Amino acid sequence: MRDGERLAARTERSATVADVARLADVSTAAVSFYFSSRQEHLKRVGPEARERIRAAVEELGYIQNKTARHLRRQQSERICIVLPKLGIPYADKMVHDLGSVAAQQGLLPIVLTGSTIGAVQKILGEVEAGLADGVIAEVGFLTEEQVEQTFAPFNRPCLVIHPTAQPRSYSVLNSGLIDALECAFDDLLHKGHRDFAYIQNAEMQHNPRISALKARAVRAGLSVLITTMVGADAREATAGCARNIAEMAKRPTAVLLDSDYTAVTLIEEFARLGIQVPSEIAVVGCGNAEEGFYCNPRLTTIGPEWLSLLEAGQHLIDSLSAQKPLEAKAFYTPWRFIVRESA
DNA sequence: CGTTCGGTCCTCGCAGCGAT
DNA sequence: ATCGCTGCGAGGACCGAACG
Repeated sequence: MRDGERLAARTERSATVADVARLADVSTAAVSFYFSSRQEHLKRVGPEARERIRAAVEELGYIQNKTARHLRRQQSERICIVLPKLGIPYADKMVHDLGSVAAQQGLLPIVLTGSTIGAVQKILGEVEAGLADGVIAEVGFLTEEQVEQTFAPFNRPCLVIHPTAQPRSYSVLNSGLIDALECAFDDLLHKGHRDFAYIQNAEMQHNPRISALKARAVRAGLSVLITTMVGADAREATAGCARNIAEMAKRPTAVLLDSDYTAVTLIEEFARLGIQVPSEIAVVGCGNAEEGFYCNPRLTTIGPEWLSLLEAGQHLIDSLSAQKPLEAKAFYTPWRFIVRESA
């Protein structure tokens, strides 16, 4: 490129730190320190230099080039949150709360969905290629073996949210969902229920909750009817499940679900079909229901101690911002069993 | 193989100030 | 006058990819 062309190209491009430094009559390092979030850097710029830099930035309309910053720092300053699906309260709350924790440390959360092992592996590949510095992945649909196969070779700080997986090079957050479901099952059994149904999303290839429930039922000499939700519109699919259950000759007296959101839809559809909850059928939804999240008095719901998620997320984010290797830990989310009304 | 892009950060050196 | 400390800025290496 000849000098004239280079000059022309430079006049078209946006201002750089060198332009700001020239105009403010300071070094590029001073401008860099001025924009640094670290106090030990910031304090190296005197008040007069700061004012000149501020004025130069304003005059040139300078905006930091994040690509160059990430290139030099070898950090993207992004954290990737991987969820099976979006648009459900559990996912939305997780994104909101983890996003807040990340933002406090100057990390930008990016959210991607992956509900198959292939999709998750593709995302991890993108992260290793520089998409993000670390990952928080909700992968309850994978087996323990698949979790290890997928995340053990992954060389970035990672938190895996899974009911039973063990920490390896990555941290894990074991949700107490299975324990809570067993607790709910035992409670319903104690109240005299003998015919159970469990509603699961048909998209799930592997659901350890079903194995746990079946084992519990076998021990009690019972069986659990599994009904599946099919279709992109979960609300309509749940309503379809309610209609199927309503039409059964020998209807279950208790229905267990993973999601409190789905449970509310199920209860509404039962009401439309003239089936009373909980006098005719008990509905137990497991989700992130806080007290009053869904104030439906007919719903017996189980909710997690959300703080465990935030603690696990904070642990990962702290290691990212300190640029230290992750000290892999195991976290546990105990799920509360909140009985709003005796079923 | 060398250069370029833009921002970061380490090293080095200078200026200023107080103590001796 | 000299020494030592502190604050501060300049210089340059460095990062990965593209391109000549």
